[in-house]
Order: sequence, then C-alpha cells, then structure tokens
Amino acid sequence: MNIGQAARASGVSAKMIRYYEQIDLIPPTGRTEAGYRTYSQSDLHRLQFIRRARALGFSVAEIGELLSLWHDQSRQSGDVKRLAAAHLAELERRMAALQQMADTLNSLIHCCAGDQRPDCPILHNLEQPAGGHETQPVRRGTLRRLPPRRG
Amino acid sequence: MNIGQAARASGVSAKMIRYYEQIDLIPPTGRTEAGYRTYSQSDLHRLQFIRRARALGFSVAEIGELLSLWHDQSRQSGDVKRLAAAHLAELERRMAALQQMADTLNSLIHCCAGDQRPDCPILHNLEQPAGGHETQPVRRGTLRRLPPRRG
DNA sequence: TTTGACCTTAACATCGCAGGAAGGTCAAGG
DNA sequence: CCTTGACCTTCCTGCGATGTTAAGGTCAAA
Repeated sequence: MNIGQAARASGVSAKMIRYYEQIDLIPPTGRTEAGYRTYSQSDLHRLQFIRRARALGFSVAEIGELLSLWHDQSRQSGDVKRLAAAHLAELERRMAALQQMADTLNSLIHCCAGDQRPDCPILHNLEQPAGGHETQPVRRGTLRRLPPRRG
Repeated sequence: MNIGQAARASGVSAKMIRYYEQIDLIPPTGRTEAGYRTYSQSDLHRLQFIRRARALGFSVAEIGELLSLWHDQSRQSGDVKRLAAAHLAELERRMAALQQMADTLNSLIHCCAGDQRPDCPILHNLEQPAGGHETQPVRRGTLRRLPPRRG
C-alpha cells in the first residue's frame, strides 16, 4: 500500500504521514525498490489511532505516549487515564480562557449601537477600559529595571 | 520614553513592540541620536489599545483594522461591531470544537477504571471507535485519486 | 511514447511570540 | 578614565502542526 492509499484509508494526509515518520512518532516503513514507502494493515491501524487522538486534541508528544502505552501489553490503565485527564484539564483551561474573552466581547457588543455613528463602546473600552474588564499586563521578570546591586 | 519603559507602561514586551513596528501594525517611532526608539504618550496609548485587543483574542490583522477604525473619526460603529461579532463567532466556533473534544474525552475517562490492569476503554476507542464518537476524517480534495480525464 | 497521477526530498510560510548572539549606548561609581 | 551592567540595536532561530511549492523520479494506462 502506497502512502497515498494509506493517507486516504487512514484520514491522515501523506504530508503528515511523512512528517510523523520524520519526527519519529511512527517508525520508518518499508520501501519498494523505487523508494516508495509501503504500508501494512498494522501501519494503517496506527495511523488511524493517531488521527483519532489528534481529533481529540492530543498533541503529537502526547500521542507518542499514547502509542507507547498502546503497544505496551503490561500497561496500567491508570497511566492512560492520567494522561487523558491531564489533557482534558488543558482543554478546559483553554475553553475557560476563550469563554472569558467571549463574555467580555459579548457585553461590549451588546453595548454598541452598530449604526452609522462613530461613537463605539467597543473601541472606547479598548482605549480605556473603565468597566472592570481590564486584564492584567503580562509582566515577566526581565522587564523590570533592577536597582544596581551593591557588592 | 525608551522602549523598555514603554513596555513596562503598556504591558507589551519590548520584543513585541519591535515586532509590531516591523510588521507595520504601528508606525516607526522617533529615534534618539544613538538610534534608540522613543515613545510618546500617544504611542503608549496605542500600545495599550493593542494589548487589550490581544487580550480579547483579536489577531494582529484584526487589530490593524481596529486601529484604523479607532483613528478614523468618521468611522461607523457598525463596522466595529461587525468585526467584533465576527471575532466572537470565531471564539465560539473554537470553543465548540474544544467542547466536543472534551465531551468525548470525558465520557471515555469515566469509562476507564484507571487502575493497574492494562484494559483501557480510552485506548480501545482510539484503536477502534465503536461508540459513535468517531470523527470525520479530514478529507481534503487533493487526496482523492481522480479518474483519468479523457480528452 | 506520452501523459499525468503519483511518489521522493527539501525548503519555506504560517502565527505570535520567546530566546539568544553580537555589539553599541548610557549612567553611575571606583 | 575605565569598568560595570543595564539597556538598547539588529539579526537569526525555534516553537506546532500543518500547507505550499519546487524539482525531479516512477508507474500505469492509453
């Protein structure tokens, strides 16, 4: 089975199959004499596994761990569950961040007349937020000017 | 005002200020004789605007539009509202996608004992989804083998 | 033989940012 | 004056998971 057929059968693009091989997520497959990659049913199965894991939002690194656990007959389901739960927490963290943006944006949109006049509470808020929706500046340590150390 | 002071005052890192200048999101600022960038209160105000817009998840391209509208005294608030509503829709689209992943993952996690035994419904589902949580393969047109055109 | 769909490798773009290297500037203190 | 070190400059690299393009080799069918 060629890479194109494997791509169609697995739902993973040929491009990504090569990429996954390159980053060692999947082992190098066999090759024909002409250098074409060939895929077995087992290879296909793994690609489908990867596609489904990607559809659940797992990162490639996490999928690497999932594949290890999958192939490990003596795995503990607790390890899988921990991995999945950590990923779920990450998904929920991202959703919460988006939700906060959406809430703020929604309230601003509802305040905006949306007509021909230039006055706009959305721009007004971006300009000078008075309504308690101010966000914390991302203050990383390196930005603060330090007083000269004595010594 | 130097770039470092502007960074601290605006909450936008010096790195990003230079970047925003480079991609023409903000106009080039004045320079000292030594080549140091200098920032006025007006520049600072714009940087704060950008930071708040970024905090609402607007892309840099969208912020470019917002800045144009902001500076355009004859703008129509309808244009701002449309832009904001489109962004809100995008946020909601992303949240829905995350929510669907989270729902599936959640149900799988609840099915998994999470103990020392290897049997795991999470891996089982990734391997061969039987429970209706299968996702559509991302089938982009270029992947389908076309029949030879005659002509 | 030609055609064109397929395969190969390789390099670059995306997006918003972080990090670092190499070097110039500035202000304070010995 | 010289050093120190915080700050500034430009330029380059990397991230993640792809998409895109390019230049070329292979294969099967007409």
